Amino acid sequence: MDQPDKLPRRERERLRHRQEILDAARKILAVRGIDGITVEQVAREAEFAVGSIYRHFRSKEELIEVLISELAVPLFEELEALPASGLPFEEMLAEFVRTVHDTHIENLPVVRAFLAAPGNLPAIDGEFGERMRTFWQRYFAAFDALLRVGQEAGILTPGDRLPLTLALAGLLESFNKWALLVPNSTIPDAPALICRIFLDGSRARGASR
Amino acid sequence: MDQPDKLPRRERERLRHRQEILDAARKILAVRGIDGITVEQVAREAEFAVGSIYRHFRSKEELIEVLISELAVPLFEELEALPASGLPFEEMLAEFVRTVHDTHIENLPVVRAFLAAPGNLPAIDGEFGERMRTFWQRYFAAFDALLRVGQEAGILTPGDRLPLTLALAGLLESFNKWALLVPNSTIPDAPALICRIFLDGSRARGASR
Amino acid sequence: MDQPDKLPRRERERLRHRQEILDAARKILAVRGIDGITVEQVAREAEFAVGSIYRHFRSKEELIEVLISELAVPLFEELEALPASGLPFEEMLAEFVRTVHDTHIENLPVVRAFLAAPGNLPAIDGEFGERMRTFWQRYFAAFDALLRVGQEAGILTPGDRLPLTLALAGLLESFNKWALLVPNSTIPDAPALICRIFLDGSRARGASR
Amino acid sequence: MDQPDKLPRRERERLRHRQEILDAARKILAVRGIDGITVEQVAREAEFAVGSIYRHFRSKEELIEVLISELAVPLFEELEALPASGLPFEEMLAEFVRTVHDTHIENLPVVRAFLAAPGNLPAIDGEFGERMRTFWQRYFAAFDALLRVGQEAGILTPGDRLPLTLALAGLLESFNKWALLVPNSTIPDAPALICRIFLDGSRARGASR
DNA sequence: GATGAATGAGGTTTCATTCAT
DNA sequence: GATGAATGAAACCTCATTCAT
Repeated sequence: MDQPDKLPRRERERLRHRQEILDAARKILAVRGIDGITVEQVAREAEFAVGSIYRHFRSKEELIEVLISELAVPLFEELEALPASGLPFEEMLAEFVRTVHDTHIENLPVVRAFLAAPGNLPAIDGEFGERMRTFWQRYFAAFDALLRVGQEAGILTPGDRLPLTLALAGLLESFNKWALLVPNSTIPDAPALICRIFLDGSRARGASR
Repeated sequence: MDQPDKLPRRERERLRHRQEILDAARKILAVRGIDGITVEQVAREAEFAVGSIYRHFRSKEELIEVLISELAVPLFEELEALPASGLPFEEMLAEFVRTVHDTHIENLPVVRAFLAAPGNLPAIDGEFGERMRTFWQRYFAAFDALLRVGQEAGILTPGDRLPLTLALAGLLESFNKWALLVPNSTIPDAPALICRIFLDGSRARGASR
Repeated sequence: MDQPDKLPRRERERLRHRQEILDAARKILAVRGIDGITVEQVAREAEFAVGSIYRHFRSKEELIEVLISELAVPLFEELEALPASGLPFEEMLAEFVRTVHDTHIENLPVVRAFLAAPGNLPAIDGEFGERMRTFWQRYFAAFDALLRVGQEAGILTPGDRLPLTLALAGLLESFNKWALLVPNSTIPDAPALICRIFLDGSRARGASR
Repeated sequence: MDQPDKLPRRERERLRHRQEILDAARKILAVRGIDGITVEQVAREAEFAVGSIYRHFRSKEELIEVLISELAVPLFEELEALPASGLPFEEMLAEFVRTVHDTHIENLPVVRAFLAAPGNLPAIDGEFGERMRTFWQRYFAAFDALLRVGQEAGILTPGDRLPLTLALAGLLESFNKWALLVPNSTIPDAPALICRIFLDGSRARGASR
């Protein structure tokens, strides 16, 4: 009874409000896209005053960063744990792809905000840009670590892992992003499909098929 | 004098100015990113007055649309001509991939503006969004037509072509976009690599390797 | 225990807190300048909550007024006592100048807040402006009373004392304010210098030098 | 007829509007003080739209800087020319004091904005603060150059000129600023009075009186 | 008394678009 | 056609003050 949430009432309320603001931002992001996120919109949606947003986030940029971070960090942690799991590589890959894919599906707008940026790099500078770059590198590094396992198991083409990384990332992104354009066209068991295409396309010569 | 430019002097001047504006916009896009394009910047770069931009383009949106269109339409035409070329599928694919890849490499900023949008779809409405959607569908359709040839030749997995389309498009996009993040990491002969990964990953069972 | 602090504990605490807030405000004023004083800054520095500031001061304006008042009132009282001290005028002047000068040196930020305002007079209205005007007049009056002694002693030019007041006040202010701009340029024994310049400049004709 | 203002109509209008904005700002400054200058106020007073202000001045800071600069630069030039004028020092001083005094009287609000700042120095940084510091140093330097002439003529105390500079600057500022507080008390021939006080107070020992 | 989250008016700045010349 | 000054809506952010706990 007295244990459940050690935090004092004030603190709990504060956190709840913070989450409400983030939820509102997510909603706007889904409905109006990244450029539709204005502090005023978020405030209206969250039913707070504009100034209140700034008691929780130092700037609009920080809010968006937190939005992405809340999604990305748990994902990264899950992905980074896989290589050490001892699973056979094929299962490891399947798990990896499934995890990324599910995250995409469930959070497409936020994921888009995360993935869309690298191409717009020149426009991003300052602390925010720096932090985003860190995210992308970590995302990348998770792919790299996975694929290294595949190489060491003799399943994937040895040598430079960058092409493999790009291939897998591209497949994952594409299956989500473009599918938006062709509604009603769900692709059955996309993760398995992605794994198969990737594996067959990247298998080391001589590796058993 | 002779036949090629039948247009009266006035008209030719007008077209030249229009191209100068578009060139200026491309330059800004490359240097400052999509958000760096302001009508005033474009005007300054093109050495025209702000108002003059509006003599050539009804709105900033239209200008950007034309920018994309000037890149995409010739590309589309080239891609759409391929299936009827009678080439063996593997060569046709190679040509397709090379064409898209080169366009990407040479016009990355504009290509980004074209490709980044679908995920932000909800944000785009009105005439502009409609026209962009048409572009994406045509882009898509070119892939589809190509891959149908591969299926008919018994080289690609039969059945739904959407997964194949997504795979190829994803590989192409990824090899360009993400490579930006890892400078100094040129991938030698990326088009050939993409073709190989795609083919091996999407080959019909029993098809000769 | 004994007599000095008759006040009950409650009241003493309250006063101590009030002083802590004022100290914090002084510190901010010194470090961040007058525009750097925000209620939140003061609260943070004083380690109180924002709302608590308002338990002690009706408004930010009142806080600043008290800040000035705490400095000015003891100064005024000291200055006002001088004319009745019976000292020879030259010593009286020296004491006056030294007192003002030391106050300036030790509390420059607050003094600036006090002295900067008259020129911005039009901007100041309401109760606060009224009280500030009272301060300036009292400051002025102290000069006037001092100089009257000098006139009555036949040392200073007789007649309108306003020019003398302005001269002395101007010398005092200038030696402090502008010295800020030329660091490393301490003026040795500034009070004596000010007295000498003022006296020589304002001496009654025929008065002994 | 065709000669009077070589500038094309457009340009003339532009300059006129710029001046109207500056006039409006001056008016606000006089009525509401330096903190009363908001871009919106200026725009309303000048009968322009807010955005229009920014076509003439990059920022509010620049506007204020121009306000000061328009006043100070001609003043500085006049003051800087005096030492080389060959006038006897007493006349040179009289001219100097009269010039500064008149400028003060005619532009008190702007002058206040210029003079009030040094004491608030900590708050001022960036390009704007830098430029202001340059102004103050130039103001200072003009005093210094004048007083050097007086020293070389054997009229002023030899040695460090800083105290002399401060004394003269202080007298000038004080006679203007504080006089505001005592309305209806015009000081007859203030410039002559300032000169006399300053000269008598700073005369070299043994110099003829 | 103390707390500190919430408020919202008000400030600066940007930029697509219009329109008189 | 070309010009470019003017527009004003809309964006981000700050901060003195209030009030429920």
